[in-house]
Amino acid sequence: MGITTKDLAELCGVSRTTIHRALHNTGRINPETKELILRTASKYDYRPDMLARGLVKGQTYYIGVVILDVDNRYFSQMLNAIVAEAKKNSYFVNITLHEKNKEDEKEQLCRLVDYHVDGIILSSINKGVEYKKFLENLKKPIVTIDNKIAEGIPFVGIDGRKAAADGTQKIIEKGYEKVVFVCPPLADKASENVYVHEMRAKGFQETLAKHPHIEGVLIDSWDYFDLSHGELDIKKRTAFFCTGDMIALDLIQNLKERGKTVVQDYGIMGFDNIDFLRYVSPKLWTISNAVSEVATTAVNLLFDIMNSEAAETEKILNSVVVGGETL
Amino acid sequence: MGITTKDLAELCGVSRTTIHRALHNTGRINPETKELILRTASKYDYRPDMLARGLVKGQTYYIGVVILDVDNRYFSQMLNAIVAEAKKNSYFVNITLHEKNKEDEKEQLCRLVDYHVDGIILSSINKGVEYKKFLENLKKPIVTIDNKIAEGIPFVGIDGRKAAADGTQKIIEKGYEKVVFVCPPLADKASENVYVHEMRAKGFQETLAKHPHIEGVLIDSWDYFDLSHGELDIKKRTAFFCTGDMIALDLIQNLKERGKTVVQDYGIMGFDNIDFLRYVSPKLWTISNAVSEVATTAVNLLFDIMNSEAAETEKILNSVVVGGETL
DNA sequence: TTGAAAGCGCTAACAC
DNA sequence: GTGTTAGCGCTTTCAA
Repeated sequence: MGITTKDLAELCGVSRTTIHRALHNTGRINPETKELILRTASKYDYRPDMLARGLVKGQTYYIGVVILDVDNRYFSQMLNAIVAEAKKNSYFVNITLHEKNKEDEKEQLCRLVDYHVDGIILSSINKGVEYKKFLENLKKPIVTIDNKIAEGIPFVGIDGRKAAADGTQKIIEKGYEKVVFVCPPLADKASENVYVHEMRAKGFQETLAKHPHIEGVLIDSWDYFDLSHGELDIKKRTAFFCTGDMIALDLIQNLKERGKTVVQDYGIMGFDNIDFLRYVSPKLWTISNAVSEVATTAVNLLFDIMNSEAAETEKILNSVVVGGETL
Repeated sequence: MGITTKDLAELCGVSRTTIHRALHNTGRINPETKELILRTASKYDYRPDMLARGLVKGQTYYIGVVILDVDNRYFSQMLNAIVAEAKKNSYFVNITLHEKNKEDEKEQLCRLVDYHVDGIILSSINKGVEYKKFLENLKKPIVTIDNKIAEGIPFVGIDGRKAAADGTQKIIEKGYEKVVFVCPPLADKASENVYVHEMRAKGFQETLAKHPHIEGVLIDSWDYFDLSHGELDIKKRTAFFCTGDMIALDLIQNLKERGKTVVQDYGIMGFDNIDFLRYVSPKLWTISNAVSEVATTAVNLLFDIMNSEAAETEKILNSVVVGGETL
């Protein structure tokens, strides 16, 4: 490390307190002394030790981010927006992955606290009131995204239920007679936080309930390739509604290998509107989940909480159905 | 924050030094005292303050990563591998973006030093001996990826020159009579570090020199849509070699809008082998750039340097041409 | 086997 | 307007 306030004090022949005053222009100080100190500081390229400052101030200008991983799904877009927004406020981002390990997630959170991050953005795999207590015990401002933990924990996201309802409605309007909803195993909900997909499935089912003449199927299994193929109905126009663009794209590939062509043999809609879709054809129908907005909103909500000026604890953003060529 | 060593000392009726010895099983200590201390520590859920430790030890278990951005190109894959590898070694990752701003990059690096990161991984936009000095002045272990700064600065990457040469060779073998190399403006090299693309262009040109009967064109401009279209030759079978998969995909889209179909009207090869290519058809010919390997190698080289046991300062990994359907 | 004391670099309360 | 002092929580000599 470079020069310290102590060194500066010696160089300028004053006390460290005076140095401090000059550097932070706080309190009364002789303009000339200040001038001298500032000149010397820049001459020797003084930079404050942020660790020391963090230790005494209890504030580090770090926010911690705990997510599943970085290259999957829309996390990279999310992270990019988070880092950019944090940077605007001179904040650093400490990113850690829980990789779907619930205990690991806890450990990562604790470590972030050990390092005095000022706040945390979390995409959790845990949930429930028990976990809520754990989070509260951390005594750190936290904003969750994606999965809700429990009522009362700040959350930013879209209304997946409504979005999925809209998507289902759109599919039905397009004249499909059978709609197959494809998502990860919801049965895991006992052990895992699948809130996002639960909500989407709910939206699907609710819309379906309004259309008794439409056949609805829910596939929540990792075997969705085989199951989906099995659900393809020759007599009924069938569409798949996948709770993620990646799932949709994978499904399209798989059905192609089985000789089924999208649009011709079946319709399909994804969810997320990941930016890469623009390179995929036919263009996938999907649902925007406002990833950048969620990210920046989450960061700003976090800042508000950190400054204890947060009005609401939950922000639900709009999402829209995005037209394509696969229906 | 929670309980401190001072609190533990009071609770156990010993000095803080003894607490320290128990916690780190260092030096001689009475097994019973140790036992008591450990029990009390876990009972009160003691966790060391990493800021304080970092301040005195001068080691924070943080590595800093400075890159262009997260969602672009292969940076997300890169980052994911970096974070995962760091985590294996109980290291945290502090990620910052320079967003192509050279001064910003410097500032980010300085801030990382202010926070005592133990080492840095850098994908730089700066270059040259001047900058090398700047980096050395930081007095922090640094490993660069993507763009080389200058000789002597640790670097991990592939041999882009050879890779591009191989790619060009493959295109020629496929019977194309005209090869158009598409990359970002190399003229910017005075102001920007375009090392990666320079090397690739060089490899292209070298192979071309060996085949005098093949027409070669180098497009290094952001206007590459128009220029590429203009280079399409009806008399000669033409292929584009793009120095990035994203450029290739964008070009394909653009030419499609102009009524030109890949394979039929022209051949094309990308570079990077980003994982998303598996959803794109026709399957793009490309060149693997070993992104995860580069990342893990970079992290491990950094660790070696940090432990001053680095043998070599540069690691060049293999890359291969990846077959597709676009030639 | 244990403890006292100093120090990392900074901030903040209080006195002069 | 400036300086003294104590303290953040930990580690590390040195002495007992």
